[in-house]
Amino acid sequence: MAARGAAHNTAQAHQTHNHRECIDDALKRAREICAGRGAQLTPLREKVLQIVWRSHKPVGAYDVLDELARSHKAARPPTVYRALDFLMSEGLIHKIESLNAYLGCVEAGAPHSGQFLICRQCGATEEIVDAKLETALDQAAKRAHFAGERKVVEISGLCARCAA
Amino acid sequence: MAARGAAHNTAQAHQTHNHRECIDDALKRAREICAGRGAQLTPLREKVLQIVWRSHKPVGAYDVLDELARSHKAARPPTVYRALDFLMSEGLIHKIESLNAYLGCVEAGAPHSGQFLICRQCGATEEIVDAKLETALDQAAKRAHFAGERKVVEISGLCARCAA
DNA sequence: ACCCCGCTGTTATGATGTAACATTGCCGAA
DNA sequence: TTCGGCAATGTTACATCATAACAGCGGGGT
Repeated sequence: MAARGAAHNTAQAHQTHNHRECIDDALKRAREICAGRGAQLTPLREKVLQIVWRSHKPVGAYDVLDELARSHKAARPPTVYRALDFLMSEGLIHKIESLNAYLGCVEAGAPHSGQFLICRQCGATEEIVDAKLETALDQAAKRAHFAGERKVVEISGLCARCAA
Repeated sequence: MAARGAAHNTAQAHQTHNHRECIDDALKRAREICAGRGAQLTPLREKVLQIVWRSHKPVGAYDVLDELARSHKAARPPTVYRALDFLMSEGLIHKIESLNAYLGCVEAGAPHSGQFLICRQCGATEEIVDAKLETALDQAAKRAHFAGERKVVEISGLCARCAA
């Protein structure tokens, strides 16, 4: 994995960290990943990725559109959805199904479905990578003789800060 | 739990079982549950529940609407969404977030979030109740100091029949 | 008789997502 | 150099999913 700052890219840190660095890290990593694959991270796609990364909260496609339109007047829904589809296919963002919204991926590059903790109070959403949970999902599917492919795991509740 | 036929109410069985009995069981159980709670399972709501139970595939709200309108010309979107909201609040159906569709609950009465195996080929969706997976979800949230409430678990892939 | 309240009716609109075809710009082959 | 192909983007229109807001109706209690 490319070098990156230690505490960045985690939702827990979102109150305290330097978020500009956090975004910059994500964009830099995205460029590296795409360059290594020959995938075209165009200015438009990179701009959409940057908008998604503006916070650690899932962002709706039309919110992305509104923001994008400030600098790109031609933006229309297909513009945004195409960019989001590209970013998802490259594993740079995830869709949060229970919110119909999109979130930057903290493990970009490695294909995975993602596991999310969504605070219903502040909206901050943390992507976790929990090997035991992953195993439990695989085992559960296996017990049911089901060939699992994509896994949606979204736990909503209260983050530590909001619960306090 | 009320007495009910052994192989009913499972998606695996959906190719072979007597689905009329399956629906009847679900409706009977729903009536019992609502009666026991003083919840009003009106004819309209029961009809919607019956429509959702017509198959073991998640059904969209507008598909419910189309079907409902055959016997109930006044049906409009709010009619359906209100009934679906009621049925969800009573734990009689689940929403499948990744499909924006609704499915009869096989463990009606006990409040739970549900874990689903969704076949991308045939659409059949099985609700599983996997204690180990449940534990793994709780543990994962706990490790992240997150107070989990609602859990969305939807694994899509191929059911045993379609994989063969 | 009257009110309250839950359920349903009704109209309109908001929010999310996609189909289909046009245009642009680059790059390689002839 | 010109042309043809192809990926990305532009553009118009529409499909799909969901809810706001207010009206009407009917049963149960006082």
